[in-house]
Amino acid sequence: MTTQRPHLSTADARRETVVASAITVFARSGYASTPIAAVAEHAKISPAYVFKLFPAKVALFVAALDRCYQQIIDALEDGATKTDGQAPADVLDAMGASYAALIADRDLMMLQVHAQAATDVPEIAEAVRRGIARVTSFAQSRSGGSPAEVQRFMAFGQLCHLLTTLDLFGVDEPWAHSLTEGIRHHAEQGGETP
Amino acid sequence: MTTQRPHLSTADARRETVVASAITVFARSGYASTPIAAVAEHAKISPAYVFKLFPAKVALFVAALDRCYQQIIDALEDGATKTDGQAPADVLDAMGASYAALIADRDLMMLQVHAQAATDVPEIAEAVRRGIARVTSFAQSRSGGSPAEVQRFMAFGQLCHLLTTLDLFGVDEPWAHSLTEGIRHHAEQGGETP
DNA sequence: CTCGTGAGTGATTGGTCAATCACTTGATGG
DNA sequence: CCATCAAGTGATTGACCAATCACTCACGAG
Repeated sequence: MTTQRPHLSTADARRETVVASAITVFARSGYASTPIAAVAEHAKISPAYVFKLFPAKVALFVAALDRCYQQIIDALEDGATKTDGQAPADVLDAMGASYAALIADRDLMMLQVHAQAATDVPEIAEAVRRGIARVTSFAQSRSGGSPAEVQRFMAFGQLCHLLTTLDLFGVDEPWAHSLTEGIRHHAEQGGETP
Repeated sequence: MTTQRPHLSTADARRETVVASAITVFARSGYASTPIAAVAEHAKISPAYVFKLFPAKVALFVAALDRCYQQIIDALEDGATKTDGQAPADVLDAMGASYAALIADRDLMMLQVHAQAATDVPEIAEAVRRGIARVTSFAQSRSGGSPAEVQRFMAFGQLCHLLTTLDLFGVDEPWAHSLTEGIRHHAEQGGETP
């Protein structure tokens, strides 16, 4: 094993890798229809050990979701630093570009979609609210934009989720063009081929 | 064959009521975690009979989804007739008002959210694409709006879904106000209390 | 009456999955 | 050399669920 690492105990390090696996696997099939065994297999540990690292399935899902929103905020900050001092609309535009780049692999985005559909589980609803609150507050204070500008920013983010979920960027029909016109989109780089 | 009764054979009539139940019940807990037995119970028939009326669970879900999008288009048409001859932006605004009224009970909206999260089932993905295509095409041709106007219309529809899912209309915090500002919202009338 | 048919159900099957528990292994230190 | 503790697993339990099938019941036609 790769012991002798001081800061994280091996169990904490394992938790980190399991959360990373959870993001990938939950993003594919959602909360209810993803068995813990699928996450365990992806992380190359036994299902039983997942339950030693997390008290229940929902706790693992929430941990994955929290990290997801953290990565989003990091990406927004990234876009903002590139446009320091510019008008709010320009800062928000740069944030949008960073976000578009971030969700190129679809995992962070699909996890959000699945989380929003699983809000009948109280812990998940709470985590999504927390995440949206953080993202909205950050976008507003960091860009200095008006509420209406921030609202528009979030609305088009949601539209972007729909377009990606349905894979509409390649559809060559009038209605699809209306929806995708001007929306930034990074072509998905090929995923794992197991 | 059938007695020339009213319009529908009893089995077809049953199918209609089961689809209505399916909208309500699938809207609450989604595709994967809603057992057919829950729909059957709501429709007051046995689970076995549901499978005589529909070949598989996914077929019932798709039937519910199709009816959902049909009801949406009917509502949009309703808004449009009230603003005939006016500018596209006004027609779209009226459509938005009709839509806000339609989803007051949350079922039609939550069903869409759950469907968008269940797009890993090909039949469901196809049904959602079909529905979004119809709604977008209808909004564009009936209002005569530009692609950009229609895109904005759909984007704010998606934002509305997020707000309703998270129940943000009553949240008294700055970030929540930014998101809900100016979004029409009909207070949910009390549901069933069994 | 009785035959045929469509409506509707009970019971079962085969499978999946969250969660638990008893167990093994390996490293560390006295 | 042994005691201890963390890492990690196999096996099992108990519940749930999609789908199937054999069955009953009511009713109209001949």
